[in-house]
Amino acid sequence: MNATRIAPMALYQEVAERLRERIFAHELKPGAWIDEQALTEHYGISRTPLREALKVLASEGLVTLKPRRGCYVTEISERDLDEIFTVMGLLEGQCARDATTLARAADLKQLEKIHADLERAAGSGDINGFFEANQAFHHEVQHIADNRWLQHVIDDLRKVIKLSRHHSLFSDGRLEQSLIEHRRILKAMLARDAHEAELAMREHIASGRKALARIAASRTEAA
Amino acid sequence: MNATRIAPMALYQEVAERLRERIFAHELKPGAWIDEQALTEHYGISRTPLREALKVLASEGLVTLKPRRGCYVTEISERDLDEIFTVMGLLEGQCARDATTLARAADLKQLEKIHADLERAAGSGDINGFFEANQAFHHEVQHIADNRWLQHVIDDLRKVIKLSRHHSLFSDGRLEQSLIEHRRILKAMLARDAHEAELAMREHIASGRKALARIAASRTEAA
DNA sequence: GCAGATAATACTTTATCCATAATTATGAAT
DNA sequence: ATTCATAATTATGGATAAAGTATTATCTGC
Repeated sequence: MNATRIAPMALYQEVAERLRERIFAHELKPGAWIDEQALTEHYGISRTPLREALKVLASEGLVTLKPRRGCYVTEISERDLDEIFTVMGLLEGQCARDATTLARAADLKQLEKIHADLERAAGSGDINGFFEANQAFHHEVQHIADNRWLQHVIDDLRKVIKLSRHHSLFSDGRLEQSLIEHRRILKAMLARDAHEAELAMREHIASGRKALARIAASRTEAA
Repeated sequence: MNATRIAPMALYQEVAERLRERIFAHELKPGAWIDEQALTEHYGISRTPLREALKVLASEGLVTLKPRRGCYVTEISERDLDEIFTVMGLLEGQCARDATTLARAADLKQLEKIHADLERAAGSGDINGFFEANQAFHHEVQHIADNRWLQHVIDDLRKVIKLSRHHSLFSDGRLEQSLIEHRRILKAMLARDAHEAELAMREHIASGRKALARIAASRTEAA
């Protein structure tokens, strides 16, 4: 099946990763029941590694294990998003602050390079490219901040956020808005203004929450 | 064996909880290899639920699963503690801020009551009582802040912190110091000064980190 | 006609078994 | 005597099977 078994990763981890992707792609929809037997047949594995994978996903908050009732993809409420984005603002803000203090010249160069990609993608209306560059930018900031636990928590929360639809996140005027916010963050970091960088990042995250809320609102309207 | 099966919790959860306690009690020491077979015999269960429990503990960061090498209790470094306490300061600080804004009269009453327990325990040198009241205070603040995800992340991190020795945390002058810090937090909350409450909580957490570092230093010295 | 109880079915949960991989120990050769 | 290679043992990881529990549907009684 997958011949690229370079790294001898445990099967349950493979399965967990596959399921994560299917959940993020909304192939497995929030609230949907996960049919263990069907999945074992689909992947050609037994139920043991599948169930171990589900345990892992459960403690990541991606699925909910109801005793004797089975496994369901977690449904994420608007309130959950409010709460998570509050935490994310704090954490990514701290990342921006620390990164501003710790960044070496080469780090800032790299950040400018990624930002240039962002500008380019925005200019040509390349939504996917913008999405990629955006992710790269945030990831680079976290890398510079050099706090593994901070990063770990951020990664965990981002997984949960992914449960809500993120596809059309950069539609409408959001792409331009996001670009402006990124410019502000980068500018603050280049100026070594840690406080301003933290503030800018916090507002950027809050802005992302608002954009998501708008999408949710338009979706409920449409339905 | 355990007749108190009031709640029909899954066996792997029972086992996970038992193991958590043994890890926190340092009965299973950091870095130690976990002998699956010995544990199955000890608990009188089969390996399947035990393995599922270990997967859960692994994604909580309490144990580390090395492929084909087995399972080891996670060793937590001083750097890890620095990083985690940084995040904890942020999160608990936010809790204090939100709680200050959201607290109703009854909530503040309850907080004062818990603080009175803290004062009493400190006065009589009751370390255990102080520990309990301290936990209750922080928990109550989190409860008032009413942000489930914030609480969830804090709980997760606190588990990892528990991997390091926390027993003698309130020895020496730390108990009095902690009491003073708690007074400052409570005072700020009663005065509805959210900013000051956040600041006080952050410094309280940072102070906790320093105390832990002192213990670690004295331990290395002694060894 | 409606409600309650019982039975059946389906799915979770646990246990046992087998295979594979890794590590350690022993023996032989240089 | 030391090092390398091979073999054996032990533990992990995956599969299959059996058992128990919960839910739903149907039938009977009121």
